[in-house]
Amino acid sequence: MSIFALVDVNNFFASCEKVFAPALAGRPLVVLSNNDGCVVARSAEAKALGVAMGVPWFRIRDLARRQGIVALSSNYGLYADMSNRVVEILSELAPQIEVYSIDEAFLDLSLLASCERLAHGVMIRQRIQDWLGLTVCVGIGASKTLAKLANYCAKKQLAGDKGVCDFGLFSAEKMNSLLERIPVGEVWGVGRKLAPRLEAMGIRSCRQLRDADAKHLRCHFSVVLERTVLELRGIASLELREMVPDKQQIMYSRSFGREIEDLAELRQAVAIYTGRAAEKLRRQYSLAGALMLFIRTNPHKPKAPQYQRALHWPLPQATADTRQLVAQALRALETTYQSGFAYQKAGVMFYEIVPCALRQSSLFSSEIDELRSERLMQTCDAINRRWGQGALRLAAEIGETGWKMKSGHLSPAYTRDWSALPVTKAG
DNA sequence: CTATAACTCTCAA
DNA sequence: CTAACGTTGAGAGTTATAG
Repeated sequence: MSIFALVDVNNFFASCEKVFAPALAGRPLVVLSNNDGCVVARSAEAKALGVAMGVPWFRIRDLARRQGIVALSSNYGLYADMSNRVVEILSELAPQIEVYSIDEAFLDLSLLASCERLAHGVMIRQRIQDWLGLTVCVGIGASKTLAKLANYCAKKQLAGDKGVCDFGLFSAEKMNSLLERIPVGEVWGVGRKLAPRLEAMGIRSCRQLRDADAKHLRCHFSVVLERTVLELRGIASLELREMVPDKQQIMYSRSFGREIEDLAELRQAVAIYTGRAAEKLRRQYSLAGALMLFIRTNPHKPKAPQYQRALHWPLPQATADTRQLVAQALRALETTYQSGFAYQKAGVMFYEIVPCALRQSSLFSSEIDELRSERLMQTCDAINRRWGQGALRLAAEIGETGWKMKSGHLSPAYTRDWSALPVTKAG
């Protein structure tokens, strides 16, 4: 039988910021989404003040000022570096690990005796605290869904101790009464649409979902929910996935810092976005066979004339060459663009993705050309890794970028730049 | 009518 | 002074379309 642990960093983005800014200790802190739009992370103090997840920043700005809430723009480079450090530590503490998201990982604890698991969880938590200054909670269960739920219990202090909760130690009665107290919407896979529908059927608690008729739910909902029910019963239906398969689609989209009406500016944005997406494509050694470009006005301004369109655009041949991809994306843009609208967002998605190794030579380009293109792109990527993103780029990407996303409260690159670290007096 | 493509919905972090 | 609201990806299920 498999045993899973879910390790999740508390208030991840906010906690990363606090590690490097001791002055923020004890203060309410929120981290904002791209473009400083919404709250995407809150410190414990900010949660205590009632700041909701996902609330638009402008709506709470005044309240924040009155309460002394600190707001920071998201610093994804910092969070990615800290995440990698967490993964490094966890990799030493389990034979198999699935990195589920930037702040969460599943671990395989099947090889531990049942009496050792809780202590192992405590050790994991202690080590990450000591080595990184981040606090994690650990949930342990016989399926990924149960491990998730145990983690929730640890975090909410509904069960377990010191941030670690092992369902394997609980009697059937204790599990029953615990699951009865947890709303069905807290179950992994039950979101804001499913929860009300389940409640309408009388399924309000985790226990009721666990004990419901799985086949019946499959008919009314989906095979996914049926699996969830099995998982809640401790029948592992989802495996640990160590190897992450290549992405089947690669997307880069951003809201602009201000609205754009001008085609020239839109062209520049699309060129840059396509370049970023192409870097991701090459990072997994793939080629794209088609792209999708979308542009749209601001739906939050219903009085303004609205326009949004997504255009699917097959490529003449699968490629990862930024020059070709940008050229095609710009052609798609010309087709999509309508003047007279204030555009708020654009995005580029690559799909029909295949590994480089499967490259099909086309009638119109020789193998030599393709190898040249590949070498050139690799060189560009290497230069940009060494000298920073954008050191080398296409002419189409250059120009005034007054439209770039807002990031007005960005913290320093603590993990990349020695001089960014706070100085403490020696002695 | 079937197989596939295209699109929609849901979820998650 | 005003207006101001994220991104990326997967998978299942449904509908449209081609042959």
